[in-house]
Amino acid sequence: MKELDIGEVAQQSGLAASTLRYYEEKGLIAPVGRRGLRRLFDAGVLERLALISVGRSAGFSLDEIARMFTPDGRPQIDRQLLAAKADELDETIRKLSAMRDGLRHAAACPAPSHMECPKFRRILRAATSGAIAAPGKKALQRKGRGQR
Amino acid sequence: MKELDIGEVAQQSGLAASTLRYYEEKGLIAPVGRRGLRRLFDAGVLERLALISVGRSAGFSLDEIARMFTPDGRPQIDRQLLAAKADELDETIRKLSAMRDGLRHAAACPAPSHMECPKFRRILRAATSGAIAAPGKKALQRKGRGQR
DNA sequence: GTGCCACTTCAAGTCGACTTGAGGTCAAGC
DNA sequence: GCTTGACCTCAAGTCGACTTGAAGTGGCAC
Repeated sequence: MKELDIGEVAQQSGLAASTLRYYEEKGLIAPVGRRGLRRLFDAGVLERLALISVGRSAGFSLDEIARMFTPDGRPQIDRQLLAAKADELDETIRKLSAMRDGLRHAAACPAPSHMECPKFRRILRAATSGAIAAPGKKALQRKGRGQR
Repeated sequence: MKELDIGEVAQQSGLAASTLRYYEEKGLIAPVGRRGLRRLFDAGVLERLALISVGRSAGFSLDEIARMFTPDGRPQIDRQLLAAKADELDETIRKLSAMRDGLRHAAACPAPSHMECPKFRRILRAATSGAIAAPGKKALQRKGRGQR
């Protein structure tokens, strides 16, 4: 497979080279080797970056993503963790869908205050069944920090 | 409607009182008044916090949320902004669904490396059609900062 | 063979979102 | 009347995720 210089990876992924080095430091990606000082990446790193990107927009921290997928590209042994993350995503998706519906409705509905519109309130309730606290990822972090 | 002390809001929302003060400072919420020094919140603030929470887990920054919904609870005049955010959410939801499918598959499929499993790769492609860069919210921020 | 420039390392800075701490206020219960 | 405890303000600290800057290195075009 073709070997890419960090600059090429940066260009093709749209990420800054510094970000790629940072990801390497965090154990999220790894160069296949070096040419002199310069890192050489396998083209497969682009898929991996895509995976990381989706994980990030799913609200997972870099550390969580690192835990889900080992640096060589194969997913973690811990199938339960993976399944748990999938469930987390289901919940996130449900809320996001409700939020999207709420936004679309808000963009269309002429009511002066949406908090008074029964339809909007119903959507909002759907979006927030369960706790209010917990901006997704933050929930876990907060718990973790709360312990210390 | 019942008026709540910051402690009650904190308890019922699960957010720290300091967070509520911070949100007020950012213009996301507003007390209906004060009893002495103490803030008094309308019970409706709980719904608003729910809305903020969902917005956060949708990957919107506090500033973006503030722009979407004015402090008195009515959504912004800018229907186009709202619709655009809804579209953003559609895209995010699509990716997240693919990621979830990928995770579930990874948890079930016995293949040694998922990057070699055609099903996983297909799912991943679905998750990442489009740019890699752009951990959701970050995409916009980066663009903004890149200009400076 | 030399100059350029994309790379390298490492430390420090930045940004958003909060949290923490110091020092102060005040209503209620003893 | 004095303590207690939940609130207040304001400044500073923290954390994750990067970015920036200084100083150095080395592959390649000329």
